[in-house]
Amino acid sequence: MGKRNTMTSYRSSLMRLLDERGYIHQVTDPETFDALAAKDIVSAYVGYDATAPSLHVGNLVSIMLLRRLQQAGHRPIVLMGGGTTKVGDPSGKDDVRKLLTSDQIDQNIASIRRVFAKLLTFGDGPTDAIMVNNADWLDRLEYIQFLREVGRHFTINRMLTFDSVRLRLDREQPLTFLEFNYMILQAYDFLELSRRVGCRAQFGGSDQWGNIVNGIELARRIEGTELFGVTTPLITTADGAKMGKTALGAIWLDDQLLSPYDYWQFWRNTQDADVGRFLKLFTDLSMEDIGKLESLSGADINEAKIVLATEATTMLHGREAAEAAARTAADTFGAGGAGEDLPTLSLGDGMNIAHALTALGFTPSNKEAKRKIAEGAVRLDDVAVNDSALIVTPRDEPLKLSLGKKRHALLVR
RNA sequence: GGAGAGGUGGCCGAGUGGUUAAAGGCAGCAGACUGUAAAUCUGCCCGCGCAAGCGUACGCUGGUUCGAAUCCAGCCCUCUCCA
Repeated sequence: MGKRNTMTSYRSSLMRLLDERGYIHQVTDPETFDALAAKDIVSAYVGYDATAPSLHVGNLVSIMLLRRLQQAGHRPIVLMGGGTTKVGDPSGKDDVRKLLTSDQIDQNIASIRRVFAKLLTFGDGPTDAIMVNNADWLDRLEYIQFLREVGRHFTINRMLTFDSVRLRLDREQPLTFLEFNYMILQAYDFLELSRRVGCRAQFGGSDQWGNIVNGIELARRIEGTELFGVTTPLITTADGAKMGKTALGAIWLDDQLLSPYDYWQFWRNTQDADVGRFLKLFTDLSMEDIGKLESLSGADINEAKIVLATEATTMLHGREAAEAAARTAADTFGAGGAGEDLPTLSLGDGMNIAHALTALGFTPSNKEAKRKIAEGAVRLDDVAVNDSALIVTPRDEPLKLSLGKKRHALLVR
């Protein structure tokens, strides 16, 4: 069925672009899709859950995929899962998801919208991105009618073979009937999008392959239309960890949840082995420029990481914020000083140092802050602190409080 | 509905009456080494408190006991087989 990315040369600029930059894991029918993309403007979509208050770097590959689609002259469709979120995708989850209220879902969608506005061009033109919400059709479904139209095309036998279901069952974890329906609804989304807005392809992570294929088959059976699917590889760091797990928690794409400076730092701390791959996936730099950066070795590769961080941050938060973050980093790490972009904490008349660390979010609890002080990991203006009872009083000049080598903040009155 | 098995800290997983805030592993944080990298070695790893100390914690609720994650009862949930 699905073919691995074995095709050596694509004709369409879209597929060439995706291929050379490392976005392609599997394609349902590469030859035909390639031919279609070479001939017509293709509309393709990615679906997003509204479970979290914002998108995070784990979503970024597929967002970039939509961006590339638009760069290659096609039309991206962002599908917000306002309806499916009420059901919950069992893929990759061991536990039944907690159910969100409609209000929470709507709020999440609103904040996710802001992120997309920065990375895609929306509008009414032929290659302008559009955003749709599957609650528009799912909320109104008639159960019996839906079962008769759509349900008859799914056999339980087959549904049980999909990873999202099988993994759960194999691990002896419960799977509710509610979640079991998720794949049907997602398949139906694809059908609806092809009907409503002429969508021809669905993109997604490799874990979405089964869901995507279901949609393709459903559309073929009901409408006789040929739809396509492209999945991206699961992006892990060189040592196999999922992207985006750091001391800061999730790497949010919304600057209200994660500052541009912290976002810049995230990319700056990329492992050597990941730099080239990430430059291709997450920046708009040309392949030539990336090639040059990739050829750096030893400590020089830090230059490439700075470019990666600045480019990735620019795309999301603007050139100005990215360069401010870069300057702050240079001041703080290079010159041993303190940059203006560091998080600041107001001390009032004075504050216990452990409480300050916790207030900044550097430590999860005062207890942990004290441990870190005892370990000698905490410094005030680069002088190690050894008294966890220390009351820090503000001075006219901001004090620099550091935890470890990487986390710094300014303490002010 | 019946019969078995099981629910332990972010995850996995020991632990069957006391020295158990609970072995071990993973993840994480910090230190050393470096390049704000990786690998390696070392330390830390429930919370509040300056501290003494206190509070929470082994599905839930009660009980037995000087003392319970460990024993008893009821309940909830999950899995497997049967109907």
